[in-house]
Amino acid sequence: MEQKPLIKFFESYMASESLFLDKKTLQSTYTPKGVPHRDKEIKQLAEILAPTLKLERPSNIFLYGKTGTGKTLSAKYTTQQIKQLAETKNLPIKVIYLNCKLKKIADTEYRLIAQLTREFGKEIPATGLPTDEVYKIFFSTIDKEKQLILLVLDEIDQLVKKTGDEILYNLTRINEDLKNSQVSIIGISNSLTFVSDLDPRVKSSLSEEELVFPPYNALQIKDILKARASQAFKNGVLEQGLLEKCAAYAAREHGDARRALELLRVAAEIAERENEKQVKIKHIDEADRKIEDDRVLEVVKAQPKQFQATLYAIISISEKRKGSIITGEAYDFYKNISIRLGLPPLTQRRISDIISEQDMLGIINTKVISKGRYGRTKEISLAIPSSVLPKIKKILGEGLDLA
DNA sequence: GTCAATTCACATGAAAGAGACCACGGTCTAGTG
DNA sequence: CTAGACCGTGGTCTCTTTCATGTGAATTGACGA
Repeated sequence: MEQKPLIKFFESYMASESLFLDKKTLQSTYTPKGVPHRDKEIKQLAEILAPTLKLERPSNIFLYGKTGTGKTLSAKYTTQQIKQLAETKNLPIKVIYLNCKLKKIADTEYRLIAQLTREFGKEIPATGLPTDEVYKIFFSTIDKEKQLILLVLDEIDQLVKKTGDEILYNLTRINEDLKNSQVSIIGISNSLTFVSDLDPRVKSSLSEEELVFPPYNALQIKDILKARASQAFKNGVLEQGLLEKCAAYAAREHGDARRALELLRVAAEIAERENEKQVKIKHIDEADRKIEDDRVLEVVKAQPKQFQATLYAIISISEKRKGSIITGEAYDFYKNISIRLGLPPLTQRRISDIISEQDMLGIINTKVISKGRYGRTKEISLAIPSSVLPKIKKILGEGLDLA
């Protein structure tokens, strides 16, 4: 590429005015000052947690609701307030927020406890110690001084799914062994059915109180968008009816406010790149597509080789002919590929799991069907829009070097 | 024609192994005074 | 004498393999009308 045009491009980029005033407010990491349309939930939460300020242990709480319904935000908001108040009054209250889904941080029993201990300023090796040893360290660390600990465990269902409910049992029981401190757990879960699968003992002690977060409706999402947009954008940058459209898109997907915000942000970015003075409705459509594409692309890129090879096999077959693919067929194809690549082929058992995992990631769709006399298998079809297929194939080709 | 038994091609579960990490304690080695 | 290098042991974690059991309906075959 010539260099001069590039400089010109940068110059014109700098000269062009940004549509954003403050982009941060649209990003998912941003914590707004209030949580609109969640007054009722926050009030309940506050009532339950209030005893904390008298240094009495509040009940354990369980928050449910789908993604983007403000669970995390409400919990963070409420606990922050408590923390602030505690600080000004010099109360020994500690709030710990942990997202159990974060890989390598809190997705196993060992790591969760280790991370908790770290929150109290004690270093714990990433691995190497027996789990009960870590428990002991954790115990002695928090019990050293008198304090009340509010433990917020986000996406707790992921944790339990991976490691079983033993941790929760231990954590809920922990108060019996502590002399000075007290721990109270706030569990947050996306899955509504989560609690019913728990061990009854855990269930009763963990969900002393429950709070359900219903999805936002389109009107509420619009409100939320409006509030954030006023901070994020300059005046008059948004086309009339844009927020409504954005809200409608998100409401269609079970009222996910996070998605609505992302949609708005990406749409604005697209508009900016196209040198538009305004974010238009067509940009929303484009953003919707882009988000989905990017998500798939990211997911695919992050997969280990064996996953990529499996996906490659499935894509190749689906290109060759119409109709759905069955496990055996995909496996045969996969085996060829992996041999060609010098990868040790995995067992069918494993590939079966890999296919299921990719189903969960939304890259492919599978359905277990029984073809009577001809057995029982998974029917596989691609969930990727055909527009991204070439890109994906390219990434897979690179990832597997050679194709 | 009807109905239960059969049978296929996997799904799904459980358990256990391999290999990468890691901490800890003991032993050995080389540098220092 | 001591700090650091270098084991061996025992632990976790992830990815797999092995072994076992489960399963839904097309097909089969016996049976009765």
